[in-house]
Amino acid sequence: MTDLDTTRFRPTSYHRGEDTRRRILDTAIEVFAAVGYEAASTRALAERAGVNLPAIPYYFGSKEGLYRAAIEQIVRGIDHRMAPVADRVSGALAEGEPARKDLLALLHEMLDAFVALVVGGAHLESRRLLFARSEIERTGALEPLHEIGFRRVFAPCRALVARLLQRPVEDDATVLRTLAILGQVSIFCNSGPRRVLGCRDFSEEHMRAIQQLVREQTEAIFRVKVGAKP
Amino acid sequence: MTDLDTTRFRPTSYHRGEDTRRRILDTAIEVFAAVGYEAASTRALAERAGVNLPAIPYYFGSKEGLYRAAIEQIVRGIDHRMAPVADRVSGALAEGEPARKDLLALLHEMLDAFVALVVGGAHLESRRLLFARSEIERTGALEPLHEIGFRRVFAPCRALVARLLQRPVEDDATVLRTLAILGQVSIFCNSGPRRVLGCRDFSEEHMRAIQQLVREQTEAIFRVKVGAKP
DNA sequence: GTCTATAGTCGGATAGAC
DNA sequence: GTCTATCCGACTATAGAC
Repeated sequence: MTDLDTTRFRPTSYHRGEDTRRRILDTAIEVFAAVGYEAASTRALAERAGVNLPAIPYYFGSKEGLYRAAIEQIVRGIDHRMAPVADRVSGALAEGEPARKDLLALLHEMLDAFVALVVGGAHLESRRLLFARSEIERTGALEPLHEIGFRRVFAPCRALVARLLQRPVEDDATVLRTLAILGQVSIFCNSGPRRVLGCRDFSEEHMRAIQQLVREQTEAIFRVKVGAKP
Repeated sequence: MTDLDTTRFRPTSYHRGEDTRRRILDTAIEVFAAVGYEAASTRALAERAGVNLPAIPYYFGSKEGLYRAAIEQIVRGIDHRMAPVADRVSGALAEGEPARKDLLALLHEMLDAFVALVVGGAHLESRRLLFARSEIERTGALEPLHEIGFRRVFAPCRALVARLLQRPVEDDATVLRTLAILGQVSIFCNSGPRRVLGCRDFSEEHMRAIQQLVREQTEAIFRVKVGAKP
């Protein structure tokens, strides 16, 4: 009846269950990102995770349930990584008129964090889900991923850009410029490593080179000369 | 036995055949781009095209054959659009030392054409195939699409950037800067219209705004001030 | 919670009449 | 070339023993 009873009778099976669940979820993120939703069969996924096939509907209800759980897991990771700097941005913008220099410093922080998220991170493959085009998309399962990208990356950047340009947030010039600045980064996940840089993953040096380049170009865009030649 | 015999007995069926083939191919580009390879069933595709199911293996051998044919069709379109300016670039670079101003003008031409290709064009959806992550990718079916992008877009741009920076073509600074400039454009196909600009497709005004912005930012990147404020 | 076995569905490809 | 009917394989989900 007490909490101790629960920890005495349930823990072994509970721990095994949690482990199975986690193994399925980790494998799912890997596999869905690699081949997409439809091409990922639950059979192959279960085998790769080292669990039985029926364990998937048992823990996640269905294949779609597993997909939604995988997306949620990724979203939590993104939120965890981007929340600190995003909160700092909204905090700074709330309190009156920050100096132009401080706005640019904050923008650089955001972009550094975004590059690190896109280029590195625990799940290198997970970012590819953002570009998924599949039937599952119509069920709205990818919505949390789009939402977190908007709330934690796009919206703070746009707010900073609007201030720097001294234009409204919803203004076309603001929106397009924000997209362009973020777009500098996004191409690296697709064409970048594989075909052009000649490698599948990014090294630490690649990441720092990209961060430096994004800083330089962003400064150039706002006509503020600071950075040195690469 | 004569050619007239052929035109008398075969043409109706021949024309019908070519028409069927074309209808399947057009629908395939649409559907594959919309939902991906695996999620696109040949049954639904045939129905949408208004043809019978066995017509697909009859004309294209298999579903994969249809996919490869669709990719080839798209590649021909890209080649057709990008070849003129790409050839002009390699021509100009072959003949000695063009002025910096001419190099920038060529880069602007390339970028304008690229924006027009990505943003507009007959098959708005087809560009999404570039971001496909599916099992079919492992068969190499997307290779022609990557190849044409490299040969007709990335390589000419990189050559221009190398000259402008006075650095080797293979240099990391050259490669990263080229990617960043092209990345400005690429983001518009994904996040751009749907979530951020609040529309599914681009208008003519959107396209011109993006072209103008890309020009300005590219000029800023190379520290050459020309454009006016948007 | 985990397993084996299987049900039920849907996919691509084909046979054969017209 | 086009159609109807069908085969066969692969998939997800579930029933039921342990």
